[in-house]
Amino acid sequence: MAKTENRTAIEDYLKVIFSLGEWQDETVSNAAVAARLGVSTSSVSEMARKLADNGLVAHKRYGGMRLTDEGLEQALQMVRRHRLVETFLVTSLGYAWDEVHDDAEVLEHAVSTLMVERMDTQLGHPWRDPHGDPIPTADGVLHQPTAEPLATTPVGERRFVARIDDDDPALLRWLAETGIAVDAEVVVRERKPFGGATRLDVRAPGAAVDGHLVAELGDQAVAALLVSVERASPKPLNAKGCHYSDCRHISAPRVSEKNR
Amino acid sequence: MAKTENRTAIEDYLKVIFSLGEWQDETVSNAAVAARLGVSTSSVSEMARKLADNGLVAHKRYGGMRLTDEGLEQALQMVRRHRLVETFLVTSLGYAWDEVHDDAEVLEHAVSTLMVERMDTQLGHPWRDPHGDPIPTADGVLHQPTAEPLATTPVGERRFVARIDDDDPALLRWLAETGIAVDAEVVVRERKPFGGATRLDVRAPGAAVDGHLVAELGDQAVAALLVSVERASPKPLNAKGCHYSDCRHISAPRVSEKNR
DNA sequence: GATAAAAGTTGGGTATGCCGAACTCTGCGT
DNA sequence: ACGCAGAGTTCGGCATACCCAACTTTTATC
Repeated sequence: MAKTENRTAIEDYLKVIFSLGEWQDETVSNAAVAARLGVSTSSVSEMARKLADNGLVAHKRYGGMRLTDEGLEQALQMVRRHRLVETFLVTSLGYAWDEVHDDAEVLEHAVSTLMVERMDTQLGHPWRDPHGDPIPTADGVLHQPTAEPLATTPVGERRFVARIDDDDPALLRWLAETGIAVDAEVVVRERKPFGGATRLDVRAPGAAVDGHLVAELGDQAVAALLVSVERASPKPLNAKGCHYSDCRHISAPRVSEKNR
Repeated sequence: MAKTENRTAIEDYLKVIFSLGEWQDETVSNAAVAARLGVSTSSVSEMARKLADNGLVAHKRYGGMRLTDEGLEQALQMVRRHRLVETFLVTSLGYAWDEVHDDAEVLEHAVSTLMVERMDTQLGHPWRDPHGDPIPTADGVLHQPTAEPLATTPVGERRFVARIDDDDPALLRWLAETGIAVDAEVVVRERKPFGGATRLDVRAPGAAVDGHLVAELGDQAVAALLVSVERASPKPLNAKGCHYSDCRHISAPRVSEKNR
């Protein structure tokens, strides 16, 4: 025997390396991975060796590590699992959007490929999760729309909320109260200096043209929002399946994979 | 730290001890647990000590072990999780009944209490899973209908399929092909001696009065079937919520529980 | 270019959960 | 009532995945 739950740890490392590595290219530091996972750097060193042995990362001593094609492919599958699970919990099981993250974090390691594909089918192949994060396709292609932080959006310009960081449930509840959701239209009206509040007009996705609210957001809330000049298209814009015209594609060069 | 995934192992032991102990009372042997879990008896000894330390089983050296009230309560919760997950996979995600067991085995350790209750609600509080096994209620009460093995049913008497062992997916597919399902009406017509085939009339749950098929089942298939004289009532028969008039109730004496 | 701070690695140690081998207890059969 | 087979336990080991503390390498600064 001797095959305990080793998968969970590896999967968590892959996810973190993927997200820290600017989605694929960059070398990520040991320390960054340790901080994100809440483990010590010595644990990361050990795991780096193990991942390298398994061909999932390239790792040179005292340098950082970078996902290999195989590691990237598996990381994209994990992202797909996580985001599909979140979408499923909200759409099919009536979770509020601030309740899904922790459950998804556990379930992503437990759902089979069959279940992932059944959820995907039942949800009608969603392209993004409840927080606006794009869902990689079954063959591992991620459409990454270009979006800017709300923090740097010029005053007076119209933007659409593209993605909302889902780490803090309390923040999500607060944002929901202020009317901010994915696809909401926002215009920054005023920025108070030195970390002061940001005042903005908010119009909910389906609201009337003149139906806007005024919200005052603190630093933490502003930092959680990514916005786009363009409104997300409900239908794909091109053959590649993008919902924004300005969009990167990330995918692992076909690795004939059979494991998992 | 030191908080790895210890829950899974404990939960698996509790489930096995529960099912081996004739649903609660009997002391189960170390060897039986080892055989069922596919581990060595030394592993069971160690775990028995740990479970006893945690107050989940009563264990006397060189004697077997028996679930405590707390252990029984947790075991019933695991049974609930497993069977609700199976029901959910079939009803809401389109699994075939032979596909659910393995996925449920993993998911039962990963679903949160919130998710269990959401599934339960969405399914309309089902009282049994796709294989006919009763689902304990949220407060840990299991209605265990009396059922007899098909192997000992007298020739010529009418019975209703109450439960079907779900361990072997191939067997389940075969049974489905022969028209056998939960609530199917069966009459044993002939038993060939020395482990020969059993021939029986089968009428599917919704079929016309004269719409019966003839099936020939081998030993293994016959052993997987539990039947009841009485047809399961679609609605509860009494205040206790039983769907059969002859039914045992199993529950842990209220233990004010907060963990998990 | 020396050197100290930062970043990464190694080594020794912990906890879980499993194993086989050796030892110990129980109880059955004579 | 004895003794032995079988069931149960203990012990030393293995693998994973962590930790801290000590050591090595890189880097950034003077």
